[in-house]
Amino acid sequence: MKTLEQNQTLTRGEEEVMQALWSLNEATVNQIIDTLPEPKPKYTTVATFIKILENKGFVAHTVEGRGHRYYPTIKREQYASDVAKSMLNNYFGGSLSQLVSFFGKKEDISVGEMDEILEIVEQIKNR
Amino acid sequence: MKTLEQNQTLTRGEEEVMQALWSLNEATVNQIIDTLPEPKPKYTTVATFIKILENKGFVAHTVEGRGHRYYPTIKREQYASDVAKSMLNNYFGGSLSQLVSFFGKKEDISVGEMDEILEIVEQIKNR
DNA sequence: ACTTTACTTCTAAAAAATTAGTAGAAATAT
DNA sequence: ATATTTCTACTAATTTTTTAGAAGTAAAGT
Repeated sequence: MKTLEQNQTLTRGEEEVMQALWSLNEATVNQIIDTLPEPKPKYTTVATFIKILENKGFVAHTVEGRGHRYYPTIKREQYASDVAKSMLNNYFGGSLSQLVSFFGKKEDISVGEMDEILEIVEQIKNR
Repeated sequence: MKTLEQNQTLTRGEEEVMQALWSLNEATVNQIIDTLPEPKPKYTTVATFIKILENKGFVAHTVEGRGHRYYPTIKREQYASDVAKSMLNNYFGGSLSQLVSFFGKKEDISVGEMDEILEIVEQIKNR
């Protein structure tokens, strides 16, 4: 029996407000709107997305004075992991090294960044 | 003045048939359907997606006997680059090293893979 | 106390994406 | 030569996603 299933994938719109909420940690609808780029969506539009996200189990809220304060119930990293994996699978044969190689070849990666990667990988290796 | 604009983003369905076409290099509609997982879409459904992709400038065709042979006009790598970048921006502060670090921490990365990354980065560094 | 304001919820319209039927054309078979 | 098959193009229905108005409610202001 399934409890608390929550393996949903977000639509573009849903993801956009989710991103805002992840950035803010917690926020009211208006605070979310403030962070969204022009053209700003209407209040009720964002409220609808929040509602959908609550139904999908990505968001919850506390009651705060006259309104609600919303917060993510799933960590950005958790969702990021899924997104990154599917991207890797679809475009880089599921291989992280292939992605690194790809960006390396395109010179889309700075020397500083490469040094960081070296350091990180070394660190992980002798752990 | 804009010529040949082609900076579109694909919907889920469009991307799925595009992936098939990238894998096949070139194909008829039926060959695409063959590679798609169950439940197979109807012939006309795939044909519609192909048409949309042609309009968006992602696909073209040659006439081959009774039918058409379709092929991508944009390289998978080219699109992959956009997808990967936006993913990096949205979830990893635009930083490849952050992504590597993330997967490293989760032990979602094998020692072999890490060695590969090391090698690749070294190679790129003294180039 | 009552009016105004600020918010959520409910409802639904509009737009976008997906799915597929039908018609027509061209190749193939009889 | 005609019938059958096989394919594309056109059209449209359905479903999903996005957008937002309207109603209802509780707090805040007067």
